[in-house]
Amino acid sequence: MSQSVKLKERWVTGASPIKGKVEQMFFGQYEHNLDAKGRITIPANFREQTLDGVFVTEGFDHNLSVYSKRHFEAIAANLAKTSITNPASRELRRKIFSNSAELSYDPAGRILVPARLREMAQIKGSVVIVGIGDSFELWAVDAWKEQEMRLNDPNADENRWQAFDLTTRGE
Amino acid sequence: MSQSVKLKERWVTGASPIKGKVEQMFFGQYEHNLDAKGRITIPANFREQTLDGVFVTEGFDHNLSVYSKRHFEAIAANLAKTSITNPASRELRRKIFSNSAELSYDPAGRILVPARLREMAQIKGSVVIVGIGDSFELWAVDAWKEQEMRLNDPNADENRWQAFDLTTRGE
DNA sequence: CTTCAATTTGACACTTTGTGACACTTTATG
DNA sequence: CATAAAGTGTCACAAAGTGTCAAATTGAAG
Repeated sequence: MSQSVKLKERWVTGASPIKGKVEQMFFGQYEHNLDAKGRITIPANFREQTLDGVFVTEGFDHNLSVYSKRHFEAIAANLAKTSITNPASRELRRKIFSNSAELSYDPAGRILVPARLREMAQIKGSVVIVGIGDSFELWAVDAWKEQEMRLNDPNADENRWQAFDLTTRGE
Repeated sequence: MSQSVKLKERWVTGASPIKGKVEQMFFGQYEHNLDAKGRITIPANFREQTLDGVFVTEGFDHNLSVYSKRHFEAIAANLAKTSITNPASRELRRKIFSNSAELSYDPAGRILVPARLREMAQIKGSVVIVGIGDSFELWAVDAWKEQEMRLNDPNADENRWQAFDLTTRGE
């Protein structure tokens, strides 16, 4: 691996907390193009919150989920504590780790998502990068359009979200 | 350009912990071909984390498990703690130690898994190398496909993994 | 609106990796 | 011993991955 120290200063040295912004919050959506080798430029403001790279895993809805290291390491540490003599533990490890990748940014702010994962999510040509709070997602353009339509469907059950308590005061 | 050492020097000199990446974590899956002599090229990023070679043992699910020295020693230590008056302990010891091998990489990054172990796991022609966090596994292509189907089976018991708490907050 | 800086993009050069082939060495066998 | 089988090292090629740079685009500020 190349020794990323002399690079473009800002994203390398800027290890400090983001001034005046909430820490690790991802908002908005961006459509970006893949280059000839399949690399994806991550939006600069997402990058600033994940300077030391990210974990990409298979998502639950035919997409890819992207987590900061801190987030994913906690999961991995918990898994590592379980015993390999337990069959369910072995299967869970396989499910989670075999479909993830640890990625870092190149000097131009791009990541190369493994071909297998891109194919899984049918991502090619361009990709939609969607902030969902503490992580973000990568979607094939078509799949995202479909998802958006579902979110905005006026005929859908009005009450589908009622179970979630989203009061604005903390507890 | 001090970093781009050639493969030869890398495995000879031992070298430093992988910078900027989580230590000893194996992710993703790769299908590789065996050569005429049965040697398997291990993915470069796996190799970098096991420069001083690996232990291969019979897995629990008709596959082969591959551990770094450090990890294998930890397993051995745990086993040593169990009482030899316990028949299951004795059998587990036999299962693990009688079917393992300590292997090192050749200058091209390949290992030669003993024929007996390859046959045990029905590995021939090509092999799937599966990262499962702190170790990785070798699977016959067919066996892995079957395992993957089981992992993704929506009809399987939903609760099979519920025992594992993977919350992301530390304790 | 215009200007300026930051960001994304595409193109290209370069490096690394996996593979297959082949030659050579070591080990086992009669 | 001769011979076969198993194991090991080396090379060259194609494919995959990575770094760099300049043009194009975007977005913010005046």
